[in-house]
Amino acid sequence: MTVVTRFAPSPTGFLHIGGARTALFNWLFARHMGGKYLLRIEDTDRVRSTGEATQAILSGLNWLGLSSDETPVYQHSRLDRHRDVARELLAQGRAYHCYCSPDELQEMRTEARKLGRTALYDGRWRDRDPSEAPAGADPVVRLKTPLEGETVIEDLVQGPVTVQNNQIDDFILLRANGTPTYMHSVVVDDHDMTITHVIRGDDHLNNAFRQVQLFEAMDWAVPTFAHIPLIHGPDGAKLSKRHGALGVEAYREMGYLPDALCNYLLRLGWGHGDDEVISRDQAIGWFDLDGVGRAASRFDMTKLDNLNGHYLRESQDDGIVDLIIERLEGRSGLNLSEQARGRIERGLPGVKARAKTLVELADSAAFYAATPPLAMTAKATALLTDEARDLMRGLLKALTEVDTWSEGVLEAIVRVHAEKNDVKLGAVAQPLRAALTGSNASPGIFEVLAILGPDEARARIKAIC
RNA sequence: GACCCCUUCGUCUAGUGGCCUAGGACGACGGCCUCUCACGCCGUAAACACGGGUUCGAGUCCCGUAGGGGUCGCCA
Repeated sequence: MTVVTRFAPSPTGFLHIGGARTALFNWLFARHMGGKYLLRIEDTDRVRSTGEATQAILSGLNWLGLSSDETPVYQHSRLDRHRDVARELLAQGRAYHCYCSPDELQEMRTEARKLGRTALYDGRWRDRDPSEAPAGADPVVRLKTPLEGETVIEDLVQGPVTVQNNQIDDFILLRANGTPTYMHSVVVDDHDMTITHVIRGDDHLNNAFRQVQLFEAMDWAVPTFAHIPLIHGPDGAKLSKRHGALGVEAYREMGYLPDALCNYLLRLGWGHGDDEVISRDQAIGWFDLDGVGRAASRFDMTKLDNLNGHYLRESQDDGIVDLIIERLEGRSGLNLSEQARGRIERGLPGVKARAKTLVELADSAAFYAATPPLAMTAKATALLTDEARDLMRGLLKALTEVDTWSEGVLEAIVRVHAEKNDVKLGAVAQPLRAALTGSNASPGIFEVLAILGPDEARARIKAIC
């Protein structure tokens, strides 16, 4: 039997970090098993579902490299099928009409809670004659679930979980307006899409017991379940917008690489010995569901930063140089000159070790694209004392006639200049850094000098003298 | 409240009854490298929630307690 997994988000918002991890696990498991990974947009709630949300989810998945193996299924387009199944159940006497008003149900719930019980529908229309139906009321369709016994789910992550059937009420299949509920459409669609493994958030574990009843009522094979723990915020509480509950596009904006984000998400709740940096191919080879932990994990931005920094350093320069230029041009609204682009390209290796995100990378490479006089940070200005300017004037002279403008030659010149003036190398290097970069921190100063080139370097030094 | 699930360093985790004097990673702290900041390298501190069992032996199995989370919609 071929494994078929699916990711089934509802398009009522962006693709958040928890959804991204669910998608990743589904994708990885399918790849690992040589199966298929499908996407289904759960848009049965026509009021809350939006096209923008669908687009955001699709582009987010695409960016992460987790797009579907087949054309996505839009759940609302399967309305007729959902109704047919409900009708079939009705015809077989496995479902029935219920005429309870929302107020009546609300009352039932309050009552149940008062009695210290789970708030469940009490089945009052289960065996009632339809002739007693109130005039003019549209009924919902409810499934007849077993009254006794227990239901066991052999969850691949949580292990065997047992629930008494009296904890499962006759839930609604079709609303009064004839549209299917989530509980109904998931089951019909999972069956029709031949889903073999349902991998999703822990918050659905309780729903799974209801869904099993429906599979069984239809005599359909019940898929294997794997309920993965939720991701919490750093404080252990629900992930809020302040930390991780952002759309993946926000992470893209913040300068994270898709591979780094996937690697981080993979390690959050799953482990493979001491391995930390795991490539996509390794992940496919190693991923398994019983390696998934059972406890919720906290989202830790600093670890993501560290991993992203690692991926940044390992990445091919030509892959990210465009991303940097794009960001720089986006900030200034101007197109970078050929010279500036060239400098950034050559400077990239030196700047990469200093950044954790593409944003930081753009920040620290920006000076290569600047034109004198440079904007100075406060610390850079503090470096440019009168003595320092004297040293720079002298250095400027020493730099006027250089045959080979190379890193090695330049280093020698600067070192000699420091010795001649009887100061430490730092006393020359730091003001020079301020002049050249507008900052007190940068890549190696001889490298910067070499990349800027004679004209630009001299112009920048002159500007502060 | 009822039901279900969870609990190893601050965080992510390794651990499947003796290999645990509990390992790795991030972070923190200290050092080395050094023209700055990083990177890199070396080192230090840091955890089996608690209480009972079972067993020759328990982080690992069982029970209870505490704490945390999830669910209880004509939302998904």
